[in-house]
Amino acid sequence: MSNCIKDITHNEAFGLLTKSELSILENNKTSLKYDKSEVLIKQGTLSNSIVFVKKGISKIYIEGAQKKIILTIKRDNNFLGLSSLYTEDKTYQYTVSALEKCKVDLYDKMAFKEVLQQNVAFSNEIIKYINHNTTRFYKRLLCITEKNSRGKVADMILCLSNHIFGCLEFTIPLSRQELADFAGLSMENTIRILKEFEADKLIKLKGKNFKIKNKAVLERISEFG
Amino acid sequence: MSNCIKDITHNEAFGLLTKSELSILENNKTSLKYDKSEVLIKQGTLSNSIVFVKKGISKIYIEGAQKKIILTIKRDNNFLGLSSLYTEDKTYQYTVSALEKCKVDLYDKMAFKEVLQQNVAFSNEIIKYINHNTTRFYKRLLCITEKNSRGKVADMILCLSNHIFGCLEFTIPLSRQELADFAGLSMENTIRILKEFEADKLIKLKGKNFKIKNKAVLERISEFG
DNA sequence: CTAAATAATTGATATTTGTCAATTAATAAT
DNA sequence: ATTATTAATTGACAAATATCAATTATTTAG
Repeated sequence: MSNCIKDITHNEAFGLLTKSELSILENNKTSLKYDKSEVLIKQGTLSNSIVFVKKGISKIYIEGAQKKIILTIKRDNNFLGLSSLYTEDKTYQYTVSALEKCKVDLYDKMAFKEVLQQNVAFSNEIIKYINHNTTRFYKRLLCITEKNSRGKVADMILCLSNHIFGCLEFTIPLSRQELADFAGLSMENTIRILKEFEADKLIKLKGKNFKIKNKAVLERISEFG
Repeated sequence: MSNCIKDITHNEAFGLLTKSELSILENNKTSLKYDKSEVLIKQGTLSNSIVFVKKGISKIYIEGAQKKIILTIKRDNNFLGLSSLYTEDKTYQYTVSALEKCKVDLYDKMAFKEVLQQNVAFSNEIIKYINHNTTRFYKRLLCITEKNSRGKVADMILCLSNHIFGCLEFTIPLSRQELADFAGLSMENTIRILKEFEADKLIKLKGKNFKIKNKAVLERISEFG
C-alpha cells in the first residue's frame, strides 16, 4: 500500500462563508496567472497572502542548504500558505512554483484572518485542511526513513498515478532531477531504478510519459524493498 | 544552526475560554496518571480524546512496518492528538508514551469540538499550535533528507539541549535505541558517532548523562557533515 | 535548420550506512 | 550477593547510495 494519501480539494470552504465574509475576501483579492516554472510562493519571504490555486499544477518544495525536497504536487482548488497562519515565524516555510500555467487568487492574509475570526465553521474547515496535510507528512516522513530507494521510487510512481493524475498512464510535468527531489534520492539513482522497473516490465517509460504495467508488484516493492 | 525549533506550550488556550466553555471541558474530562513507558495514545486506535499533558515528558513516534521514528519529545502543558481533529481517518496517526511519570487530562473529542465550534479565538489558537507543529516537521523532513549521520546526531543533541532540557548538561530519559529512532539512524551508527564526538571533546558522555563541551563545533557539524 | 545548451543516461568508483556477531556493562530478579 | 536479563559497545563486513566523469539525447536559440 502506498504511503501517499489522496489529497483533498479546498473549494468547499467558500460555501461556509456568508455574503459579507465573501465580500471581505473579494475586496482583498488579486487574481493572477503564472506561467510554467514561475514562483507563486517563495520560502523565506513574508507570508502576506493566502493563495488559492484555481487552476493548474504546482510543486511545493523546501530549499535546504544543499538539497531541495519536493513536499508534494498540488492540483486545482487548493489553498497554499495555510501553514503560515498564526505562526511566530512570519515567513513562508516552503517555495511553490508552477509546473504548468496556473490561475490563482491571492487573498490578503489580514482579510483572511478577519474572516477566520468571524466564522468558526470556516476556521474548523481550515483545521481540517491543515490536519489532512499533517497526516500526509507523517506518512511521508515514515516513507523517507523506512523505505529503501526502490521502495521510494515505487511509492512515488504510485502516488503520481493514484493521487495526482488518477490513472495508469500519465505525463509528468517534472524533470528527472525533480523526480529525484520528490523521492529524496540522487538523480542518477532515481533514473537507474526507473530503468530497472522498466526492464522488469513494471512500467513503460517514454521520456516524461509513464505507463504502469504491473501495479501489484509496484505496491509490493513500495511496501518494502 | 539547529533545525530544531523551540516548542511552544499550549496552556494559554484555556484562558481564551468562557466559564461555560470551560465547564463543558471540565464535565468531559478524565484525569489520569501514567507511569514511565505507559502508552498515552496508541497509533491506529480511534481518536476519541484530546489529551492535555499537565506534567511529564513523553515521546511521540510513528510505528512503521520495520522501524519506529520518534517525531518529537514533548514536555508539560501540551495538547496531544490535535492533528486528528476533523480528519477523514478517525484514528491517531502516532503513538505517545510516557518517558517519566505523567499527569494528563483526557478531554472527550466531541466536547472539545463543541468548544471549538463556539469559540473562534480558541479555534484559531489551535490552528497556531498545529501550524507550529507543521513548521517543525518541515524542518525535520529537511534534516532527515539532507544531513548525513553525523549531522543528524549533532542536530539531535542540540535539539535536546536547546529545546527539551534548556541547558548544556542533561540526563536523557531515552535508551540508545530510542536516540537512534529519534535521529533516524541505526543504533550502532548512533553510538559510534556519539563516541566520535566524545573523542573529539565535543561532548562528555556518562551513560544517559550528556554534557555539551563545544557547542559551536556541534552546530557546524549539524549545518553540514 | 544547425549550433549551443541543457537534460538524461550509463559506468566506474568511493563513501556512507546498516547488519550481524561477539563482547562488555548495567540493571533487574531471586 | 549472585545470576539472569537486557542494554550498550565494538569490530568486521556487506549492502546501499552518492558522486564523478563521460556519453548520448533532447530542447532551445538564433
